Amino acid sequence: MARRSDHTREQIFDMAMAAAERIVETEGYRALTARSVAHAIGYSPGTLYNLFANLDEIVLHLNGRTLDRLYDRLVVAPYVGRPEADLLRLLDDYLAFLEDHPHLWQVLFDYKWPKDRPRPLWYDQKVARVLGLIERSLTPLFPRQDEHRLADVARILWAALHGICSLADMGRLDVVSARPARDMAGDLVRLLLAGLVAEPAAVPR
Amino acid sequence: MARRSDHTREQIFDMAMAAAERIVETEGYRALTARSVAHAIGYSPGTLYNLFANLDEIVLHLNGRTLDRLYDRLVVAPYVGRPEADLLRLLDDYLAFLEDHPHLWQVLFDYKWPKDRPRPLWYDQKVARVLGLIERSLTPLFPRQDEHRLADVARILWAALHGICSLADMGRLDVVSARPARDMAGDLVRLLLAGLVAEPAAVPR
DNA sequence: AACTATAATTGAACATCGTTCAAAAAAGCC
DNA sequence: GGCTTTTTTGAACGATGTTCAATTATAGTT
Repeated sequence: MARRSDHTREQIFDMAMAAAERIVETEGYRALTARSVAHAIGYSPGTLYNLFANLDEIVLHLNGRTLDRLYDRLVVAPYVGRPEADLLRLLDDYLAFLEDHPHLWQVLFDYKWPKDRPRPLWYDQKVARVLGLIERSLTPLFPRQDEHRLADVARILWAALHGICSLADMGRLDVVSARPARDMAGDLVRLLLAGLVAEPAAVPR
Repeated sequence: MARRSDHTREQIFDMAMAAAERIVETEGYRALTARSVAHAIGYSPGTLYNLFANLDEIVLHLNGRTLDRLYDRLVVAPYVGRPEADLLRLLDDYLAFLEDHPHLWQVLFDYKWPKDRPRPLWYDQKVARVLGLIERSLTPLFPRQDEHRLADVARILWAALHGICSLADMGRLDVVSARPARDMAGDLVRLLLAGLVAEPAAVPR
């Protein structure tokens, strides 16, 4: 057919993103198809390919929005300056987000960006912003000049927590009697902090 | 066409598994399709559905084999009874396995078994067997009657390590300057052990 | 106002996927 | 040899992501 002046490029982009989000949240990741998004916004599949190179890019932008939502949720908690309290608070909010938007979270971490193409900078920046909250909580434990070590520990903690949430989500933690992921994650935080305080040289660098 | 007496049911099963393994290892997970497996063993796609309910089941059995391979690799290392040494040794062998069979490892952890249907018992037992190696390494740190806590810590450690390997595999750990996953995982083990020793009550239960 | 050039939109088409199932044929049995 | 049983097939179905010639509304020009 032809050009329609119903919406601008940006409007269609936003509509597509909103539709993708709604589809994932309500019907799960598998329901997110080029055709389903196109149908939801009243355009044809081909139109999407004027705005996105492919479905991967739609998911990438969706995950970007999810990271923003997550950050917004995590940043409201007051920073009290006590690592254990701050981290457990972060953990609580993180798990709450995970419960509120399980499907969005799944796409965020399960979706594999093709290895050959590099992630765009703006995406890594959104990740770094969330990571920064963990770093801030850990700051009191490190001398000022140890930013590198601080960043490393933050990433270790982040990855470790992700592992617990990920395996719990897949139902793989309940091999033989299970404890809630919440408890395990809390234990992990406490253990790591205890380890940090007890043996500061455990992370040499 | 018709029945061929070329192979028994079991033989076809084994051939299919071997083919699936070869395909995943050489061409990656995406190349594992019903048609590719069928073609590799010289049968038609339909034949596979006499042996497996669906592709999920093929992947499940493939993962079972991978767990066996992993266990065989991890179990050969001598158990010396010093948790840090034993765990770091396990970690080393685990990472070596991961480097040798990256695609098999990806399928093992990325593949989502449908949530509605329960995993078969034999599969969980294979997982528990690997987990048992971590438990054994941790044993000296816990009094005899604390098996539950031992099991919990082992699962925490396992999940945390998985998180690091998983994010590293996806290239998501290198947000801002990166360290090798190997180093981060080693740090995690040391930190957790230090935390365990320093604060045994950190995991109340 | 008419005409042209530009750009957006379409939807059929292609190759692929998992899965099904009526038909076909080989093996076992009497 | 004929009959039954069981295995195997491959075409068929409904999906998927992606492409692209064709179509048509808009913008610009005369």
